[in-house]
Amino acid sequence: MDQASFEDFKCETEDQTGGKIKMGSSECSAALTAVGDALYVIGGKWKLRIIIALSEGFTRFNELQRRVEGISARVLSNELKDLELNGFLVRTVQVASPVIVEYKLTDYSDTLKNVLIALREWGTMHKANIKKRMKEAAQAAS
Amino acid sequence: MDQASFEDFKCETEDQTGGKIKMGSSECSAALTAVGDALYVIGGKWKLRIIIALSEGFTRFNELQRRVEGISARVLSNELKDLELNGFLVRTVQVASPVIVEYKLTDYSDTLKNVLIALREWGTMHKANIKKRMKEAAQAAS
DNA sequence: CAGGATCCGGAATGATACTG
DNA sequence: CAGTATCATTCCGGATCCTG
Repeated sequence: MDQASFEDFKCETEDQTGGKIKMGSSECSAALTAVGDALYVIGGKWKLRIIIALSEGFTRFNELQRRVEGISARVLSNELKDLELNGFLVRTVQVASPVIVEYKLTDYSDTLKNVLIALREWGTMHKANIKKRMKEAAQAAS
Repeated sequence: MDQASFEDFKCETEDQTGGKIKMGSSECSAALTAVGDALYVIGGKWKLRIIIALSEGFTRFNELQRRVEGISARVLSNELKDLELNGFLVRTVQVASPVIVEYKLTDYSDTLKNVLIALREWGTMHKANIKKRMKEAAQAAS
């Protein structure tokens, strides 16, 4: 796959004559606003991690809290509400004793698949890269 | 493309006999930690937006600040330092009058291409979806 | 178990003014 | 132009306690 450059990500659009269209201050920022929109909803420290945990089959509150390392109960609670509002998950309460609350991803959250895959791959690559850099730095210091 | 589910994103690994491997508390979270690593570096409100602005050819400080709507000079300054530390960009100073400082993406930032594309697509899709939802809500209210 | 309510400290951010 | 310094503010998030 060509990872060569951002060429196809740039915002210059070509008109019919092949010339570049000038871009004013607020034009041509399709990518910028689209990514901004995405970040607004799924950005932040926890959202995606919670979704991943849910996709791994963890549905209960405390399960999720154990799974998403470092998150507090209150924050998890807030994030879950947010995710529900945005249609990523559904909260169901089973009246029993003790009460059972389950969070389940909706079909809509499946649309995030490509984002998750891309992030996972990049994260893996980046970590390996960091390790290599640190090794080289250690070499140079010796 | 199959957007069907997260199936291939789940963490159960099959062993040679085809059985599921149990996952302890800290095992099997490859996806979770990888995405966590990614978010740690490129997460936050601004990082990716700055990178996009840079990829669109805006290289000067004030250009970038105008481009990335809502960011303050101090925050932009800090983010740029961070991005430089992480190898996403290089800062060059041309001694002239006035001084010209340019920020340019490195080759390493090209590795983010797939992430950016996925996010842009999802953001576009999501926004359209929101509009549709709001329309329907307006309908129902009438 | 699944959270809500409250208190509180520190970190992030905005605004403004200033520098080379 | 390209930032830095300082102050005020806000707000995020942890800790703790409480409820159904």
